[in-house]
Amino acid sequence: MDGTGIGEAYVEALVEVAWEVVRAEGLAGLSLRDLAAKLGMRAPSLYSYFDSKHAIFDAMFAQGAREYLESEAEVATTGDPLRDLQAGMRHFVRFCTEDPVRYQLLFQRTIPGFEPSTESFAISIAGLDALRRRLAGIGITDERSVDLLTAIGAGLTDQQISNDPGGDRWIRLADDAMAMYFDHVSRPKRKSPRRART
Amino acid sequence: MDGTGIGEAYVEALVEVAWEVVRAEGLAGLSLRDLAAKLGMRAPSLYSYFDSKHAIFDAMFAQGAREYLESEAEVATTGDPLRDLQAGMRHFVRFCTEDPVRYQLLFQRTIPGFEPSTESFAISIAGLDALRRRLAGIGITDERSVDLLTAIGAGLTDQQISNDPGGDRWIRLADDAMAMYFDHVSRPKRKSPRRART
DNA sequence: GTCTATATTTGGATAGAC
DNA sequence: GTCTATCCAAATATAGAC
Repeated sequence: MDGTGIGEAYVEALVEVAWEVVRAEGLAGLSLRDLAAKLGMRAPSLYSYFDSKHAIFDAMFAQGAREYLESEAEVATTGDPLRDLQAGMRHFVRFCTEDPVRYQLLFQRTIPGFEPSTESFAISIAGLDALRRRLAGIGITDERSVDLLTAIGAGLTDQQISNDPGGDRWIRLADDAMAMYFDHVSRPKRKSPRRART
Repeated sequence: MDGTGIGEAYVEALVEVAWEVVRAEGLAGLSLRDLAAKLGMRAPSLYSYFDSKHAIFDAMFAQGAREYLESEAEVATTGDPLRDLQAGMRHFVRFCTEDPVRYQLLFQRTIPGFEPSTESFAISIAGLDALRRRLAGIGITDERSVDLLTAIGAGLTDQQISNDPGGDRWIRLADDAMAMYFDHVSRPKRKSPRRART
């Protein structure tokens, strides 16, 4: 709906300004008054573009998810599994830590009543699928291994943001962590509990 | 200050009720009106016990940090490094995931203007020190290895809370993750860049 | 589409009586 | 210590003129 060409361009600029506000004030600190002021208008005028504040968050979510999807496509693959894992992890952690608010909106549940619309959520799902496809290319397909990898990514990101914001204390560990991980997943599994045939 | 014996007991009960509220409404959802209502009183009466809303958060922080400190002391050590690592990680992830709001208050920065007082913060520092001491007992002392371990802990916790709340999809990976980690840190470091003598 | 004006809600905090 | 009454501020959202 509301598919007027000019309107869309303006909406995009508006969302960009919204990001500026939340980067300065925090996600929860976004107020329609502030946002409108930065746009040189009054709060009620925003309702010409969005039905509610949550609709703005939803547009931001969609934009962030699109950014992730695009950046994910840019990760080069060399064919060397370990190097590709390392590059992928460096990319992920850098993407998340370079904009902590975006990370918060995309990957954590921190805004009280907000949930992305199905359309916006679909974009983020596509991003996860892209990751999964890249891993499959490396030979990693089982759920546990994928889950372990996402945990490492989330952990490095989280510690970096929480305990060394703006620095690189945990980002530096990405290559090492992937070396550890790769050793683990490529090692023939020993000692695993006898698998019952299901 | 305010060291009246009876008052302290009541304050403790009050903080307990505050936890109930935030577990139901979220950290940001704590309102003095709600809290007072659950205590059978009116909002202004709370000011007899706390100077501000942040003071309540601070008391909650201190209580949570004390809980962590106590639970950390309960982790049994067998002398087997790997088993001890696994038990420690299981304990940490369970402690964090069993009460996500507590995790949020203690380990993440999510409340706008709140920062723990120096007294409360000291308690959480003591908890971190206890962890560090336990790791040293296993033979892990270098910063990078400790950082990697905390990242794994944070990552398992985060994914568990965000993507499988109430379940155990990532908790189940704790033992495996520690096996991976232990292999890594106990392996003689190869290929590490030539260390310059400092 | 934008404005002014306003409704509505909510929540932290204070004053002062009892 | 607890209450009522109130202040103050902030924020979303709506109504209706222009």
